[in-house]
Amino acid sequence: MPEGRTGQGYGGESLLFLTDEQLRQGIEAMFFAYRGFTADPDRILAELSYGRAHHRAIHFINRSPGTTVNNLLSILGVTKQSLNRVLRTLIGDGLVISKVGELDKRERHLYLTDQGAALEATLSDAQRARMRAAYKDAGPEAVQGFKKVLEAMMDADMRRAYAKLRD
Amino acid sequence: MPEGRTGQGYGGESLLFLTDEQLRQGIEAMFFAYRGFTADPDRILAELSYGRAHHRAIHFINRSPGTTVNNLLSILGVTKQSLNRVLRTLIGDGLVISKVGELDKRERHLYLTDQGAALEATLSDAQRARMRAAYKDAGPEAVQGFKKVLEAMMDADMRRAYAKLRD
DNA sequence: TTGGAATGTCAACAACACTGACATAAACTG
DNA sequence: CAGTTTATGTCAGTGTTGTTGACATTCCAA
Repeated sequence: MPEGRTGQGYGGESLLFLTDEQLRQGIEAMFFAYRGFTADPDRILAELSYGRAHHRAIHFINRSPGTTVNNLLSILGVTKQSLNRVLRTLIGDGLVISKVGELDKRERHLYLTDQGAALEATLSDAQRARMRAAYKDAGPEAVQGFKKVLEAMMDADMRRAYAKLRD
Repeated sequence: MPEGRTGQGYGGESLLFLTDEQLRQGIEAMFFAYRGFTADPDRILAELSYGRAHHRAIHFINRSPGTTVNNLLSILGVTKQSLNRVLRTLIGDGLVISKVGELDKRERHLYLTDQGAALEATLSDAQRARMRAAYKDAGPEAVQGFKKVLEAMMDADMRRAYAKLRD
């Protein structure tokens, strides 16, 4: 692959910003920003000897109370064994409760306990604080672009999951 | 913490977009997008039984040929033991070479071999292809905003490292 | 009633991070 | 020159998070 410009000869504006160098800057920006994105919750979680997997589970259970294990599985994109290990510790520690489904008794519906909701709020506050500062720095138009690019970067099924959460 | 609007009563536009709900959407967008961001290289790496850590090392060695171990360490934000494990396999597999420094013989300067550069190109092409598509979808102004928000989201030292790479 | 789906569990394993301890060589400092 | 610091590498141990594979249970649905 040759260096320099990408694409197959678009006219106009594309040539001004779709260079490999510009793309690489975007890649590195994602890398460094994601570190910042997770840094604050990570610090809180480390003190409780939890990890990011616990955070993700707590986040999406809070977001969709009563969600099933299977649903959570498809959102998180991990194996049931992996998720189950995390859920077991959260249930054991009294942060999450699992209720047998009424319609379908095979399903387990997941809810945060008060204690779980408290941890979720703590983690969420920390992460939102950084997000809020970044949004404020960058301005409203930048935020629109930020979301637009992120959404375009997702896999199709992730975009669907993301959209579903916005209902 | 109460739900709804955040901040301490900014006037004007802030109130229109800095709600907890908007922030949460940004958080989830980051989560899902990062999965897409790493998905393509991950698939290639898995076939070679390498991981993301190898990718990151290869990326930044390619970016700054001759960089020292210590420099790489501070960019990647991992321990030397962790990095060393990865470098050892890459050197052993003939993708990276380590040269003793001329001025300071304690330092090891890292370079990609032809084989290493080839893998870097393969990984980079895959990741850039997705990035390019996302940029194209979202448009040039969105890309500006995207970068602006990501940069604002970084820790100060990461922002410095990021800026340094752009020289 | 049988097949399959949803869930959970156990075991083994790998990648990747961590800490702590220690070794070596080179460079710096007083 | 002696002592300290720096850069690097290595060994051992540990933890989180992910993976496969195998198997049991429950229960809906054809």
